[in-house]
Amino acid sequence: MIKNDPELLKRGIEEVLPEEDFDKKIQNSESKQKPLIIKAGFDPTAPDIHLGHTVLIRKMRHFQQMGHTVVFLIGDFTAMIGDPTGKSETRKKLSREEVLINAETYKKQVFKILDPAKTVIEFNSRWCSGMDFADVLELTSHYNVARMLERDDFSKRYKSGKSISIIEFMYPLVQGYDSVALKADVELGGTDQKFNLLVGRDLQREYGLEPQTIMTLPLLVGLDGVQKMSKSLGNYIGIDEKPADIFGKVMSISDELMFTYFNLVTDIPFAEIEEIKRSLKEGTVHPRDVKVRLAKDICSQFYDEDIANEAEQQFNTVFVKKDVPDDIAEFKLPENETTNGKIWIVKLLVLSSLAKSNGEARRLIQGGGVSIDGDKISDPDFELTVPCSSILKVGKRRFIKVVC
RNA sequence: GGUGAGGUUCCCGAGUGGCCAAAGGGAACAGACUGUAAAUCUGUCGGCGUCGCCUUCGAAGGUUCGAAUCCUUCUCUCACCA
Repeated sequence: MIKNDPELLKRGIEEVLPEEDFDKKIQNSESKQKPLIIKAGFDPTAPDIHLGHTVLIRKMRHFQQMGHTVVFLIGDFTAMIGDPTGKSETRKKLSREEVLINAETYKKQVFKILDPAKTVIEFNSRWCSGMDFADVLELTSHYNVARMLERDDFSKRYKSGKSISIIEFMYPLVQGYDSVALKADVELGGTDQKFNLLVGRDLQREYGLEPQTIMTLPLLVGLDGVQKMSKSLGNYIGIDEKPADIFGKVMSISDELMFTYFNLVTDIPFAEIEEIKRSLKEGTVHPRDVKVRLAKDICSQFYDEDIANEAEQQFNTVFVKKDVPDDIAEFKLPENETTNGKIWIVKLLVLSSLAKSNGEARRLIQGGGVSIDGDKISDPDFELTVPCSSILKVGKRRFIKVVC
């Protein structure tokens, strides 16, 4: 059963090309009740999915909800070739085993968002590894260098005389050929993928298929509010993180960024978001409460509503009431580390891994960031009597319960 | 293959013989202010039970009372030429 919701489909996207084409396709699919094939490719090197990736994955789910077929394509063949220029760390050559392990990890995470029953998982090695040299030459004959150089990245490098490896020309072709093999109707990708997606369109036409429509999605800005969300920058929210962490991280984003998140990573209707914005301007709602709503929404996407509510409560306990959370990591104090029932505070911090070194522990103490059972400790030479079942706190959110 | 420039503490980047655990910025961490906001301000930011000592400036040797700084070899990166 296909029932489209054009508003939801076009929500939060960067571009649809060509737009009329897309409109026609979704109308046709609905009137003929024939699902569209929606393709999105993933690199199997980075199986840690974060909120930034979900912008795309959520779009896939939108299509799913409306009855279309979603193909989650894992670029295993591409990953097995690697990147000979060796510039990009993320394109290391992967073995068959690594690819399979990563693929499993992907599935586990991605099905927090996608409906497994409606998702086709594909590997591009299925058609790529069977191609012989003649097939490859055939493929290359369908594209030309001038068009390849239209890609911004290539043209810049070409003009400035920097190297472009031939295999770099092959990547768009392989990706495009995937669309041919899958007979994709729509391909989704990040804005940085625009060129590659368009190559798919051209190749499909060359191979006598109806060319796909492409849909690009914006890159989500990370927690720092400046750079795109990425694991290497550490400004991300992983979808496998604990509910309390997801909640807390969402709460830490700036108010300006909040609406970008509402738009890109929730399905809260536009009208409602506009309403919220208005109330904020009028001052009838507190920005904090709006952010709580966002945090709960995101949290329940990866868990459920009850857990999201729990996360909120815990958040309130720790940060609003400045109390201690319920589930708190315990640290077993080894007996041989104490002398006459006493232990040096610095040593305790290091042993419980709240500090990496004595020096760091001292600094934290001197900076006023350490407390035990609510009492601030300011003397780095302090010896305390063995603090059984005491709560040791560093900063605002690092707690540990000492047990003996 | 040739020529030139360079590899500095998490990152960028100053430092060309002692005043260097190494300027400045960013990130990070603590504190203040708050809504755990953001912004801002303050402090810290190699190790050591720390007013002193130890280990760091691509790697290994060497010169020197003393080396991130000078020399030799190696290694890697980048740019230009071919």
